[in-house]
Amino acid sequence: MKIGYVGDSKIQSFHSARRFRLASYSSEKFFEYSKLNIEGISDNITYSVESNLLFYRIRSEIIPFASHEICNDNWRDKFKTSFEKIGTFIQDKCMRISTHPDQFIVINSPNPDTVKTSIRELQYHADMFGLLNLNSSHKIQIHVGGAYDNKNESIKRFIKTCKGLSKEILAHLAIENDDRLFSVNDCYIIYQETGIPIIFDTLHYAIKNDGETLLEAAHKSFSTWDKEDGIPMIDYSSQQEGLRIGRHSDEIDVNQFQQFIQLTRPLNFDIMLEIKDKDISALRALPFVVY
DNA sequence: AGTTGTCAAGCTAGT
DNA sequence: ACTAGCTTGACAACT
Repeated sequence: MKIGYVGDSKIQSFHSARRFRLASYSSEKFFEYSKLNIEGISDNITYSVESNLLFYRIRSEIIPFASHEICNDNWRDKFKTSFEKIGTFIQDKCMRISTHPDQFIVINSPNPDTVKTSIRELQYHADMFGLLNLNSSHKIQIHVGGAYDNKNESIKRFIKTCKGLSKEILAHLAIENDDRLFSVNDCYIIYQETGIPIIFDTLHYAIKNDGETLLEAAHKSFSTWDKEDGIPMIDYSSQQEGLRIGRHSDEIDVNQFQQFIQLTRPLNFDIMLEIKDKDISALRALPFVVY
């Protein structure tokens, strides 16, 4: 069981998501920022290992505009060695890595242009895993997408698009239950047709479920992970008291976390914390994580 | 130097 | 018809 955080440590001052405006794009800037961001990932990963946080999510902005058509700069060759080095370190230390393309990546959209740009972004993530030389236990995590007033058709479109994805993308792809449209059960339909495993999101489950218990939902999600996918991943976060439903909490509620770990005691999984203060909460949760 | 506005991209739900 | 929010930061433009 591993635990980790997203992006940049809140304790250390590392930066892996320096960005610039599309309007000011230049090859020089592109390579400069990419290099700094890759160094930022390296810093975060080294620090994470030292802190016993062995799960880490790389932000999508590492290579700025990597999947945008403006980018004709060959970052893959340029940073091959840097990625190899980081990838070797990750494997030596038995770390687990995920990425999470953001809300613009919608592969079940009825708009073919949206699907096309989404696939480009997925390929960028897959290429990064390729350069890191990481196997299919390291995941690219996405949502199912929109419902477009017809969930069944939207699920079918997702499945259809999946069948056309590259094997590099499919090796790493995972779907997450969301908080408004697609529950664990909905994701399971996609799993049955595609074999894509489900990342169980605890907060989303609490907001959107089909009446099953947390343990039932967790079991169902975990059953979709086969040997190549590795130990199931979950996203853990809790509701910020008094704010809009779905709002992630600023810091972890350690008692609640401990209860969750006890409740799920027979199960094994890796935990990605989606909590605003990142490694601060991860380090507070770490003593309760079972090895 | 510090503060505020804006950023490649989509979608839903609420006004 | 329009927009806040998703999650969130960090750059760019302003005071």
